[in-house]
Order: sequence, then structure tokens, then C-alpha cells
Amino acid sequence: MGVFVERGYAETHVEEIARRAGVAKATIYLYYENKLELFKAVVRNSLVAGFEDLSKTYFVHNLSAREQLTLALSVFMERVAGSALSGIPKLIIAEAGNFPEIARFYYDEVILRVHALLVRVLAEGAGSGEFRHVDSDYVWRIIVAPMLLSIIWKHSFQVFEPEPLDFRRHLAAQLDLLFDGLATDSNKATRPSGSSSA
Amino acid sequence: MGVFVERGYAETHVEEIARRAGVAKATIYLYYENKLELFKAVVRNSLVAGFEDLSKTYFVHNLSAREQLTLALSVFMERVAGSALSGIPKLIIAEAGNFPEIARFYYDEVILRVHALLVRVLAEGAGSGEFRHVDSDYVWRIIVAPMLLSIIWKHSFQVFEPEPLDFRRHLAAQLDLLFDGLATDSNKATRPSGSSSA
Amino acid sequence: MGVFVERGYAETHVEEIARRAGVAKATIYLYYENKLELFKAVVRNSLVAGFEDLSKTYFVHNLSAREQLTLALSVFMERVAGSALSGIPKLIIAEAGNFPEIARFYYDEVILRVHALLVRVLAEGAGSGEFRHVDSDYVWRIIVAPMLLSIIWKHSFQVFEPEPLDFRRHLAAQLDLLFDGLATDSNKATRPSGSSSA
Amino acid sequence: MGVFVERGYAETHVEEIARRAGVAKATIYLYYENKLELFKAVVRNSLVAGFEDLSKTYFVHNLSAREQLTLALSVFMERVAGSALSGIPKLIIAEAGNFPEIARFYYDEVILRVHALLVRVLAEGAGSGEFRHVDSDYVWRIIVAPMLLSIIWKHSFQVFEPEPLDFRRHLAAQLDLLFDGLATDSNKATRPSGSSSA
DNA sequence: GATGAATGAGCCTTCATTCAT
DNA sequence: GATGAATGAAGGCTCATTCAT
Repeated sequence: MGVFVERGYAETHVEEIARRAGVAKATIYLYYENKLELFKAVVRNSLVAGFEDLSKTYFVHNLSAREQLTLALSVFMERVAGSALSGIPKLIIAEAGNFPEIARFYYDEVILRVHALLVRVLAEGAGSGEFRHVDSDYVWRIIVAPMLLSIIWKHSFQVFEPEPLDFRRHLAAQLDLLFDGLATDSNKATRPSGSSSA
Repeated sequence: MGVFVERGYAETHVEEIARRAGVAKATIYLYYENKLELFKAVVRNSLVAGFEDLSKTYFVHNLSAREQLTLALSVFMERVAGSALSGIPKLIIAEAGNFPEIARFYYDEVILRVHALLVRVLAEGAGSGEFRHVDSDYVWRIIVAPMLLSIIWKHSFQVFEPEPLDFRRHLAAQLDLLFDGLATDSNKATRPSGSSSA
Repeated sequence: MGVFVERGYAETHVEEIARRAGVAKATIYLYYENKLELFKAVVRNSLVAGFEDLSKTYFVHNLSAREQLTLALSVFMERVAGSALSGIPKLIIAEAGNFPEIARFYYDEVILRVHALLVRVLAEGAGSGEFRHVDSDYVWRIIVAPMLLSIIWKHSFQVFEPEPLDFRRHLAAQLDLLFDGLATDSNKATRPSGSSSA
Repeated sequence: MGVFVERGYAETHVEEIARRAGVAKATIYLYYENKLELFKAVVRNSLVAGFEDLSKTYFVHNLSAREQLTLALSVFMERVAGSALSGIPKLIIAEAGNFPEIARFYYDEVILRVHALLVRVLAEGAGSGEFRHVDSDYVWRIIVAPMLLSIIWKHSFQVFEPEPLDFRRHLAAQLDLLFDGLATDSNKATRPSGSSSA
């Protein structure tokens, strides 16, 4: 799968895939109808692998909303951003124009789930008083964004930097900001529905 | 430029570029040595256009750090994400593997500047007491991330949604979170250097 | 004309011809219908120039056959082999396959004349007792051959040699051999019609 | 190989080569990197074939210099001039300007060998008293010239003549002239080292 | 008369795909 | 089941030629 991620669909030749698989080019066609199906299979399999990997960890309960959010992001960071799976999103982004079907697949299988998950956690947090009420249909993307950026960074700009991006520090920075914001207390917006300040 | 953004480099045929330009294929080669040079020129020109567009607006002074940050993100949102320029970053991300030279160009011309700008504003904010002290070398990416995501969303997943992403609402959600964080006051982390605690 | 000789017809571009002529490419087409006509004109003109050049010298009379032969070869050597005209034969040889019309032209204008000239001189020499009777329809080519070779050498292999071919020495070697042969007298073939043996 | 000889490199299209070989154009590229390599291979192979063909015959010993010379020229005439191999020299001459590398190859592999061979035979002949002492560094080309001319004639001008060139007669004419010269005995140059005439 | 700009036609080359073995 | 060999289809690029200015 690495080849697809590095070079993109068009620049990835069936011959090279075969070589890396240690078989002849023609052999590929015994298992896949054509290059596009091969590509889809690769994406699908990686996605499945990703799901299984993620699900191993996430079925834990009795966590506060904050803990859930922290856990979700941490898990993603470790299992996806830090692994070979990180290539998938990058690939989807790059090829969405040429293969809407694949983008759709990813949208249905990944994006909608992430969306649902985050909206639920935000709602739980708001319900429990942990979180402020926010525009969750938009906020969820703000939360996801740094994850995505870390992946893109890794695949596209890492090479130009002296040191690799420290995923833990990246995550810490996000969580710090995410929960507490950038402003100092005296500079916070005055919110009528301030919590238990009284 | 649209074709390159939609289809990527490989799937964009010189013939189509020529057709859209209303000239014959050979004519393209009067102005560009080859397809790659054409591609680079397109990216470069768009980037230049982007810079000029941005710089028209950003030379404003006597703004608080918060106002600067808000302004920077707003301007980007309007001038880049909301315009045809949004295709550039998407394109760079997709083709970085095949054309490191272009990725490098973008890194030097865009990313480093954005980095410098944000780090400076963060420092100013921290100096003036507006902002908390944060890990600015990592935080700057967290701030940029939602901008990037909005672009990617637009180019890769917008089509699958009933309504287009509302850039203003997206920005508002980010700013809300960015400055104030998600946690309610009583759930903030206790920070030793908490400001108005006294 | 140099370009045609060096590169051949196909590799000689109208653009370069124009550049060397100090005009624009389109200007060429004001004077020549197309590239082929231009090529023919170049060949024709060079040939005409060659003829005029040669004829200036050759109208001398009262020479013995041997003197005539010597003169003819000398003149050719100086006026053709040693000049830019040498390119013509090389060019004809190279392009005869693609442009039989040109080869024919050369055959009619040059080869047949040379043939006639040499056959006549050989006949005169035989008549006067200067030369042996030889198979003049074939011998004439043997006489021409070294001339041609000197031209080919110059255009195709000269570059690989430390010193340029010395045309005078080349001619001297030919004349020496041509008149006296290689064998020592005692090794000559015994010819019944030996000349002044009686 | 015929196509290259007839049309030259530029006018020989890979498609036609493929057609003559009874395969598809793309098949050619399975065996040759590109058109130039194909061309080189054709030349090289023909040359190799030529060498093998020649060497089969020439390892004969105990021959007088005259016999050696006669044999060499006869063999060349039969094996090269009279065969398809005759195309090679014509091709080299035509394309030397565009592909110096190939001309060099031919120079090294063929010309230098021929040169060495002839110079040696001339020296042997002079040593044994069979031949006069001549300027062998120039004379060798005079000897080769008619061979070359016969080839060129065949490929470029044969078509315009009613009868094909008779190689045997051509060779006979050359040998006749080569050994005995053109002049009758009484018209020979008076050479001090005249042999045993007395 | 001269030319800058434009192009149609064509060739080399690549690569996903097929198929006989 | 695997593959070596072959190819159809397509794209990048070149260049002789045209034409409005």
C-alpha cells in the first residue's frame, strides 16, 4: 500500500506492486479484476485493518466525556497517525477527484462514524456540565483537524524538517488548547451561562 | 488550474488544458517547456496571486494579539479557503510524493511564513498577558489545522453532504474553541500561573 | 547548406536554417514552397556553383591524357574535396533512399558527366599509347573512388583522427598507384600486348 | 536492418520495424530501451555478423602479399559488398553526423582493423620485393576506396542504371589497375630502384 | 516583404491488460 | 496457480506549415 500513498494512483504501476509482492505482474490479475479494483481492495483492507485496530481499544466504558475525547484522540494518534495507516487519509484526499466512489466509501465508513462519535461525546460532555455547549456539527471538524494535519505533515512536509513531528507533543498541544483555550482567564469571553462560578 | 486540482498531475492531460485555454495542444508548448514546467508555473502563479491577495489585507497594526489571530484566520478563510486558491494546498498535498521540488517550494514560501507569523502572534499575546504560555512550536499547527481541513473538506467530501460547509460558522467554531476551550470554567485544568485567581 | 550535410535532411530543422540565414522561420516559406524544395534548391545551387567552379579551370587543351587525368583529379581535389562543396556527395549518398529524385538529379548532372569525361580521357590515352587498354566502363569508377573516399573521410571519420587528411598526399598516393601500379616491374603481369617491348 | 539503410535513422519508424518483424510496436520496447538502442543493436549485430563471416575465410597462410591483397579484396567483395552487409557502411556514413558514437564504434571496430591489415600486407610485399615502397598510410585508403564506392553505388545509384554493377568485373578492374597501373611500360615513371629490368 | 503566433499531424514511448503455456 | 511474452490504446512532445498583422 505504501506505493499508492507515496506516488498516488496513477504513478503507482501494477508492475511495482507485483514486484513488491514477489509475484509476476500477470499474477495480480488472478486476484483483482483490474488496477482500480486492486486499489479499492487495498484501501478497503487498510480501512478494515484500521477499524479492527481501533475497536480493540475503544470499547471501554464509564469514562467522563473529557476522558473519552482524550482517549479517542490518543488512540487515533497512536494507531493511525503513527502507523502505516496514516497513508489512507492522505490517499483519499489526493484521489478523491479521480475516484469519487472511493471517497464516498471513506466518507461513509470513516467520516460519518467519526462525526457521530464526536457529536455524541460533545453532547455527553455538555449534558454532564463538563463541556460548554458548542456548535457540535462544526466543532467536531475542528477537533479532527489536527489529527489530519499531523498525517499530512508526516507524508508531505516532514522531509523538509530537521526533526520529525513529535506526535505526543502534538497531541498534548491540541488537548491543552482544546479544553482550556488560548486566552487567559481574565481574557475569556464573558459567558452568561458560566458554570458553577457562583 | 482547476483541472490539476481536480484530477491531480497525472490525470490532467495537456490536451485538456489546451482545450480549456481555447488553444491547440502544441500552443501550450510555446509557453512551457513541458508539462511539469507548466504545472510548476500554475502552482507558482497561484501562490503569488495568493500572497498578493493576502498581503493587501494584513498590513494593519495596533491590534491586540487576539485581534491579529482572528484577523489572520478570517482573511485566510475568505481569501483562500473560500476562493479558487484553496486548490493549491490540496494539490501540494496530493503531489508532494511525486514532486518534492514543488512541496519544498510551498514549504519555503508558505508554511515557513505562516509558522513565523503565528509564533510571533502567540509570543505577543503571551507577552501582553492576553494568552497563556503555550508550546507555540506545536500549537501553531493546531491553529492552522482547521483551515486546512476546511479546504480538504471542500475539495474531497463536500459533494457527499447536503449542504456546503459554512466557512463563517467553521471559523466561528474554531475561534470559540481556540480562545476559550471546550471545558467549562469549573472543569479547567488548575494552572499554577492561573491569572485572575486572586 | 552545412546543416544538411552534417545532420541530414530529417534532422535539419527549418528553424535552424532560418536562424542561420538571419530571418524568421516563416520567411523561408516566402522563398521556398516547402522544406523539400528548399533542400533541392540548396543541392542544386551548390551543384551549379561546383560546376562553374570546375569549368573555370578545365577548358585547357593540348594536354596529354596523363596530364588531363592528373589535372582533373587535382582540380576536383582542390575545388570539391577541399571545399564546402564536399558536402554534396555525402548528402546525396545519405539521402538517396528518401529522395530518389535528388539522387537522379545528381546522377544526371554529375555522375554521367564524370563518367563521360573519364571514359574519353582513357580512350585518348589508349589511342596515343600512353595508357594500356582497360575496361574503361569499370575503371572510371576505380579512378573516382579515392576522390569520393576523401570526402567521406572528411565528413564522417576525420574527427577521430589526430591529424586531418592531407589531400595533396592522398592525391599523390592515388596518382602514383594509378599510373604505375603497386607491383614492381619484375612482378608485373605478363601482357601479350606489352607496349614498347619490341 | 534494411529499413534503416534505405531510409536512414529518422525516417525509419519503429512501427515499420515492428511490422516487418511481425510484432506490435510495443513489443519492440520489450527488447530495446528505445529507438536509438535498437539502431545501435542493429548496427552492432550486423557488424558482428560481418566479422564472423569474414574471419571464416581469411585465416589462410603462406600466401604472397599479392595473393593476400587479392584475397582480401575478393572476400570483402563477396561477403560484404555483395550481401546485405553492404548497408552498414552506407548507414554509418549517412548517420555519422547525428550519431558520432556509432561512427566511432565503426571506426574502432572496422576501419582501424582494415587499416592495420592493409598496412601490414603492403609492408610484407615491399619486404619481399613484390611491391614497390609506397606511402602506405595513404595508399591503404586508395585500395579501400573502390570497395566503398561499389557499396555506395549499389545503394544510391544502381537504380538509375540499366544493368547492375558487376562486382567481379569491378574487382578485376581494380586489381588490374592496382598492381600494374594505367601507364604503358614506356610511360612509367622512371624509378631509380627499378627492379631487374637489366 | 517579414514575422510572431498558432496548429495539425505524426512519432516515440508507456502501461494496464490479455493469453498461451 | 503462475508467468513470460505480447499488445492496444493513449499521452507527451516535435516540427513543418499557415496566416493575420
